[in-house]
Amino acid sequence: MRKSAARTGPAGGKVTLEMVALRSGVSPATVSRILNGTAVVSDEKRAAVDLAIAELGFVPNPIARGLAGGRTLSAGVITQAIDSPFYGVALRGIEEVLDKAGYIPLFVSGHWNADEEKRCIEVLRSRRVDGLIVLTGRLGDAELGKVAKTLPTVITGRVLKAPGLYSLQFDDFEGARLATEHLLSLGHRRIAFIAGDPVHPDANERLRGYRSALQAAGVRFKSSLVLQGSFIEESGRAAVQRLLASGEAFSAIFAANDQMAFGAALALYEEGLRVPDDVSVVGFDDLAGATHSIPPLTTIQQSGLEMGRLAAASLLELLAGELPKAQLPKPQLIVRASTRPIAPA
Amino acid sequence: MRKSAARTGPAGGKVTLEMVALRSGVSPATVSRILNGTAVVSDEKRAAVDLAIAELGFVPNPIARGLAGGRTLSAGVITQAIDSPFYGVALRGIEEVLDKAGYIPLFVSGHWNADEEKRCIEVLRSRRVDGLIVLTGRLGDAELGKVAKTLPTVITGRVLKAPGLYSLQFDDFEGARLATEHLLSLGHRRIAFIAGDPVHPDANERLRGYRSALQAAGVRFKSSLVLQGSFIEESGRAAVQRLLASGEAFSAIFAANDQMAFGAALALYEEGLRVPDDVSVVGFDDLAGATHSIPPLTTIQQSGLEMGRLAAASLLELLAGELPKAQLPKPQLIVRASTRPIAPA
DNA sequence: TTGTACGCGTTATCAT
DNA sequence: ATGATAACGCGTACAA
Repeated sequence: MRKSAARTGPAGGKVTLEMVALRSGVSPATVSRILNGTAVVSDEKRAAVDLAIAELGFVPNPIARGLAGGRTLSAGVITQAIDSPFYGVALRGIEEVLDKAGYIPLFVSGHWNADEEKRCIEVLRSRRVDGLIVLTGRLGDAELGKVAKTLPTVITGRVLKAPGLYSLQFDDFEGARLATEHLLSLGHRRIAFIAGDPVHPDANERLRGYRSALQAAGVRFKSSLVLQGSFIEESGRAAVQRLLASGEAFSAIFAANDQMAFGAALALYEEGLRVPDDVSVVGFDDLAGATHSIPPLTTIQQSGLEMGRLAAASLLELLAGELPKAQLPKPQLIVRASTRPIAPA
Repeated sequence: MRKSAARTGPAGGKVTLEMVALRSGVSPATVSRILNGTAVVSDEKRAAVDLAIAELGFVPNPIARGLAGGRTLSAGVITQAIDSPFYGVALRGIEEVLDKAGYIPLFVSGHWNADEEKRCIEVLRSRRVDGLIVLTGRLGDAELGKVAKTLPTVITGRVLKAPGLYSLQFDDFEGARLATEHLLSLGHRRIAFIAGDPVHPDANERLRGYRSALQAAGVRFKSSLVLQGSFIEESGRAAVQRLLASGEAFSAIFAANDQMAFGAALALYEEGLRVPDDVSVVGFDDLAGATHSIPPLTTIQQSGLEMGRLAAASLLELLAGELPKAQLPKPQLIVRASTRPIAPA
């Protein structure tokens, strides 16, 4: 009769640590020690326990672990929209790395709203996450520093040094410089820039990079070639419509992200202008869609996947008491079919 | 000294139910009852407890709740890739509805692999989720039925009746019929079809819809016009390249999803063919990118957002012991710029 | 090296 | 209606 306890596999409900202890003839404490490597255990006992675990199909209960040990093996991840084409890839990287380490990510969306982000943090805190990853986010630096005091945190999209906090940032300036330089090298001189929402630090950095490249090439900056966008397709489309209406001459467009570049290309298409024959277009991000857009988009690659992976790995290091030192890879120019040498005037 | 316990706000660490009980002069049990509405409590005590909760900034600990009560107020969500353009939107819908109900979703990715899905389920089970949402998925019906026996489950992408299980499905057949009919109504007769991976039930339904519409219009089905794809951009591109190489005449393409339609449009572009002037193209899904593709894609809308919302709402009903009755909205034809009447031969 | 006993913050089962 | 008290499953001082 007792043998029925051997009913194995995850299908049979709740196998507890205590049951493993009983079956292997040791104390629950020892089983716990083996599970966590908390102390040295004799080889025989270890073998017996391992066997029992296998036979019973025991799986530790993270909930109980969380209550007892304070660790939940879960990490909170604050993204802005779970279906964002850029951050979505980052989530995949996070999931991949965290999962390998036995951690589970808790994804919550802040919707580009500081108050919502605060709420997210409270929710995550109440779920007793071991650490936190914030993708960009609107929360102030000070606020974030406070959070990190009690919750190991990795933040992307800004530089910020504080105890318990590690930040990861792309070189937006360099990326924008690269993109602009590419257009300049193709002979373009009248290069329009579609800027992102200035509340994002990234947006300003990219504008800086654009200006810097122009200056280095001796091309005068014209503010009439800078259009305000908001990082979404429609804003890129509207920007180009305004540009066209203004009568300002231009032979190329650099959009501060791919989504706006798509919108810009559409606006050109709608006006009968061809990319790259009439106008060259460069984006920023290298979204999945950039490969198969028409034409395939020349852009600056900043790997969201790698960002996610590194953020997760850094958090894991933070949790292990180590000091992360990962750096995001340098931005790279990906030349596709949306740019070409300027046509002779 | 004791007064320092009144340090309020979420910032001050762990305020426990017991502390609330102490401060309001009742037993922990009563506090719990008030919190959960488990029993009737006198108005005075209730008031006292409410006050204490507010003063202390008490927030119940879901971990402890999970251990004690068996409910974790969390729901597992198995998606295939967290960054999928279609399912991503569904995740947003799920998050939105679940969050409002105080539930938190645990997103895990099965990567279109039955074994991984099984592992996902085990992970989620060990996390003691209260319910499960499976977006499509590769797991067998029988397997899923077994899971649902012990874990309330909502599944999308197939019809399946079982205790504890609710399924939500799009009318793929009707959607495909609509798309094909649209092309037929524009005068197209040689309509190529780029099929999806046949392991997906959706793929076959869409093929059926295509055939059905042809038949209804008296157009003979030609297997040489059916190309095998795999639901990703590149497969659509390759399909069109094969079609072009085959020399088979066609004036329109219906792709079983938007991603393949994008790839198809790219292949046409690369061969110097214009959409819709030379070839009309219709997709399926109405992804976010369809609005700003070049040209904007005519497609069948199946709202991922609504799917997510309804799946979450249905799960909540299941958890409440009710019988869900939600139905997915009918697929709708969205006419954009990638289709036009056939040019006179 | 190993076991005992307690605590983590709630809910549930008894009594009263 | 309310209050003790025992779980829930595990980690961890502390003792041995």
